[in-house]
Order: sequence, then structure tokens, then C-alpha cells
Amino acid sequence: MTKPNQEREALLAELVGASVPGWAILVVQLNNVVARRLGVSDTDVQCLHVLGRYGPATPGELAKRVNLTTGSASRMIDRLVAADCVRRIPDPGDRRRVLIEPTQEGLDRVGSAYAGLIERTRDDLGDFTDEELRTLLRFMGTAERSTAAEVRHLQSAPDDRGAHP
Amino acid sequence: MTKPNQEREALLAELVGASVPGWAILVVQLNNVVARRLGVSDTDVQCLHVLGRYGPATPGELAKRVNLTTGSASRMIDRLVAADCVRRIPDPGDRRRVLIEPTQEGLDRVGSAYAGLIERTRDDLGDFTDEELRTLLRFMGTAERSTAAEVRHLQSAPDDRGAHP
DNA sequence: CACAGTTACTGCGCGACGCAGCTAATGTAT
DNA sequence: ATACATTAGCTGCGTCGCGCAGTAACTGTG
Repeated sequence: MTKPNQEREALLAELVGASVPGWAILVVQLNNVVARRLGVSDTDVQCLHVLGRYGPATPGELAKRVNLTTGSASRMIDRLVAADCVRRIPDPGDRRRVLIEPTQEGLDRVGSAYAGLIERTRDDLGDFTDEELRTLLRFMGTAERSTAAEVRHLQSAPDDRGAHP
Repeated sequence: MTKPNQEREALLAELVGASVPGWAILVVQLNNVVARRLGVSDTDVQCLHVLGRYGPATPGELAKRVNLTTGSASRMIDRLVAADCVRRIPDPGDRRRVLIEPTQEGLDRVGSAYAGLIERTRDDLGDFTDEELRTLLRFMGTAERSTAAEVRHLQSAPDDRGAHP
């Protein structure tokens, strides 16, 4: 007899143990390749992604999202400004703050770098029904929330270094 | 009248334009947090992921998968050996080659670092039917292949630097 | 048996990051 | 109003990871 829970467990194991990690590895690798193509560092493309996803932000907010100190974020912004990818805009309401905004040049550069993948992905999604697309969207939403929660949890948790005799 | 293709286009746009990039950003951020927790660099955790996913490999193969030169890969392996995460095993058949194998210590360290996320993800997947899980698995498979193909394509393509007057 | 090709490893310089300290601007209390 | 604490962003300095070039050991081939 084959228990129904057995196949489900196999599906779960395949998903969390192979498919998702395998994709995550490739995402990191792709970001690295794109960074080289654009002539900037990995951190810089991560910053551009953050700007593209969440809109303009202050250096402090960017520092949090890319796990950098505000000092290093300053240097990163310097590089991106020098590469014509972002712009510094003073905040009229709070003259300490500065808003970082992607330039059209920057948007085009990252856009063209990922155009191939987007093309392929849209192509792949052609094999899925609307119902299946909604399922994918639902999963991506939960995954995004869970990953964000885990990031926050690990950031606030103490370091484990030195806990292995 | 509402055209049926209109909603589908919205689903596709949401997926490739927001959900997937949003998750990718968080994956990178999580890797960075985990790296700090383990006291190693981002590249080092990427290497550990590669070893966990594809099994033991030579320094040259690892260098390709993490986008490093063989020289930098040597140093990376030195760090991981010093951190008790991997082991160098000489290849008896070809005495030039060396096999890199994760230690139990290393497997436990990365495993515990990601245990929380795996827990959350398995929990999330509880809301999906077996059929939906198969859909997710199918998509992850295509995404993995497409991303890998795009990585190969960009790696073999010429640089775009200097193409913006 | 010589010679090209492969694999992994080492000096050196460059660049990205963290840390600490700094200035300017804002908020708050007396 | 004035003094103090807080927040925001920006700079020297040391550290460390990386690419480049060159080296040594080993393998396959003519």
C-alpha cells in the first residue's frame, strides 16, 4: 500500500531541499554576472534592485536593505552616481536627508541586463493556466513574507560564532 | 467589456515584475545575514550551497559555479577549511586534482542557519494541495533551467561597458 | 621522451567594507 | 530662547576578499 502522505512528503522535500536552493544559487550567480557586465559590484546591483522594487529611498534605508553601514552605503552611492545609475536629491522637508533615485540610464542598464531572463520566464509561464499562475503568485507572496521574517529574526538574534567546541 | 487576456497580463506582470524580483532581493539579503552569522563571506556560503546541492567538487568546478578565478577559489577553500566547513581530499586517479567535500560541522552549521526558513516554508506549503505543489515544482524547474541558460548566455556575451556615450 | 595542456596554488595591487569620528540639521527639555 | 541629545549622511584608516600574473606538479599526446 502506498500512503498518500508519502508522495506529498516527497514533493515537499524536493521543493525545499533541491528546487528552491538550486534556484537561489543561480539567482546569486546571475546577479554576479550582471554586476560584472554593468561594471559595478554585487552590492551595487542589489541596491539597484531595491530601488527598482521599492522606489527611491534614503541612504540609511538602502543601507538596511543591502546590509551595509551608512558609511559604506555612502561609498556605494558614490559609485552608482559615478556610473550614472542613480541621483542624489536633497529632501526639502529635512535638510539632513537625501533621496536616492535611479536615473533613466540606470533603469535601462539593469532592464536590458535582465531582459533575456524576463523573456525566457514569460515564455516559460506560457505553459501555465491562469489558475496555476495565481497559485505561483500566492506562493511567491508567502515566500517573500517568510524570507523577510527570517531575515529580521536572524538579524536580531545573537551570533553563533564560538558556539562549536 | 473585460478581455480575458487582460487579467493574465496583469498576473504575468506581477510575477516577473514584483514577486520574483522581491523574493530574489530577500534571498541575497538572507545569504548575507547567514554569512555574517557563520563568520564567513558571502562567497563562502554560496560555495557551501553549491556543495550541498551538487555534491563534492574540485576547486576549478567550484570556481566556475561561484564566478571566481581558480586562485581566489583556492583562498576561499582555505577560509572554509580554517572554519572547519570543508575538507580537501586528494584525487587518487589524478594527482593534480583535489576534491572539496563539506564536513559534518559545515553541513550542520548551514543547516541550522536555514532551519528557520525551511520550517516557515514547509508551514507555508501546508496551504497548498498536492496538485498545486506539483505546479510549483514544475515552475521552479523551468525557472532553474532558464536562469542557468541566461547565466551561460551572459557569461559568453561581450561586455557592454563603454556602450553608453 | 619531449611538449603542450590542465590543475591547483602563491605574490601583488586594487577595491569594497566596517569602524570610528565628524559636521549639519532636527527634536526636546528646561 | 538656549542647551542638550538624537538622527542623518559623509570621510580617514585598517582589514580583507578578489583578479591578474606567474609557478609547480601532474597528465596526455605526438
